Amino acid sequence: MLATLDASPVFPRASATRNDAATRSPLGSTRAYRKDEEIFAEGDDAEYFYRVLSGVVRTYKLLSDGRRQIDAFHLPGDIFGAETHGAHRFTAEAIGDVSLVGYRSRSIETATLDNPALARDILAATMVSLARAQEHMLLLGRKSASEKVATFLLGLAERMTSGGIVDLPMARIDIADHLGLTIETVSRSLTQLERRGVISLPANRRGVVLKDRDALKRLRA
Amino acid sequence: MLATLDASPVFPRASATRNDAATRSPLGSTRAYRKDEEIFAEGDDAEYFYRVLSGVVRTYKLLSDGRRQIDAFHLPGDIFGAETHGAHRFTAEAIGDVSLVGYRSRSIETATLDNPALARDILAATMVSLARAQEHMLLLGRKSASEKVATFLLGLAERMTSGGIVDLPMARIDIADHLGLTIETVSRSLTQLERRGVISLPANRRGVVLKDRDALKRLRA
DNA sequence: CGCGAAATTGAGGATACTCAACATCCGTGG
DNA sequence: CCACGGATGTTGAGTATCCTCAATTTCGCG
Repeated sequence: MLATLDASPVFPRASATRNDAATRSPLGSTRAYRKDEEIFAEGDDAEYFYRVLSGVVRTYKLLSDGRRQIDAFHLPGDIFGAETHGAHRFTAEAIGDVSLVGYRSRSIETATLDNPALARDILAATMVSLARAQEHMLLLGRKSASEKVATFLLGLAERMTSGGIVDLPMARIDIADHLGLTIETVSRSLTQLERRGVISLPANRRGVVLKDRDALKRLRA
Repeated sequence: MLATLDASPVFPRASATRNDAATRSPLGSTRAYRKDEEIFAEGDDAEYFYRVLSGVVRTYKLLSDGRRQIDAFHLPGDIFGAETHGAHRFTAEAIGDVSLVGYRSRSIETATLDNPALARDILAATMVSLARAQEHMLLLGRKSASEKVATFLLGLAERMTSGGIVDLPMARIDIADHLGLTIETVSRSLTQLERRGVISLPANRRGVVLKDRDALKRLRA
């Protein structure tokens, strides 16, 4: 899906832009963020939207008592934070070190008039987000803990495509808040999958080896 | 939000179109659907997207064993079923009798070039859907049963705006499959809210009287 | 090597589910 | 107009899943 954006002449400098310092181009500026640094907060004026160059971003909403729901993890190539009206509707933070290109939100409105290709790309990116959100609602509303974890691992594997080994850049608490579980349940589900021989957890705990992808797919429901 | 679409010159005949028979205009054709009639199924080629004139539509996904997640109810004025690529990602059905305007999906792609106003409206509608989906993920992942029901009632009241009385056009099973609960839990939560004096359930069971909206807002979390 | 953070494991408990019985509603037909 | 019957909704009892609280282990980093 996002290959469209990668290949698009709309973001000419995006992929080519240097990563180590803020650089500018007519359309976007690159900036680096440190681990756990806030990119924008829910309610902030939506001056920019972003494209991930490297690293992973989490976007989430909070309830007043602190309960958190991470609606998505954004991997390199993903677009997030685009709004047509006013304010951001969730908070965005860097997981580990991250490099982003920021584009002015204003350009969304003007783009429909004078930059149809950009408009089309933003619409496509928004529809990808919506499709993922719908799939995730099915997970949150109707899947068991182990089904949630299996789905999560497979989804991440598809998007990261690094062979049979999946890197988990985020902490257990992030996974839990994404899947509507607690860290303990995530941990138990992973252990259970390992005992069934479906995955293997390196001592590292930052990665997962998918030993039996077909079994995982069956467990995904 | 959708006032934009209502007021838009892009859909000139939409509001004016007769409701009782299929009529055509250059941009959309109106059609009526009976209770529980399927509008399109998940996987169907996305030839049309729709705007609700009257009635309520449910869109949902199924797991292989029949578990269902209703991602949204679509009320008059709402747009649903817009896809940039190929197939519909969920099934849509009429709840009770419904009247819809269908627009060719093809127009989405061409619109970015020759109908910027339409492109803008579709993007806005998609972003409204995404915003609702994100809010709903917070509900599904992190709210208790009674918080879910309170949130649902308030949300419906906001969108239907019929004073203190909210019509529930959908059955308990639909509410349950939307909130990630069972019908029994929905029923118990409603009874509980009634016992607390926050709402009142007419013998009808097709409506709810919001007696203490502030209390409901507090229960929403 | 030792400390703090993160993850795992365990025991017990709460929330929501399952299964079941009962009540109510509503359309149908006598 | 009322009685019947299926569908829908409510209520209850018991249970399973996941959560909470707590202890322990492991990891990452000085």
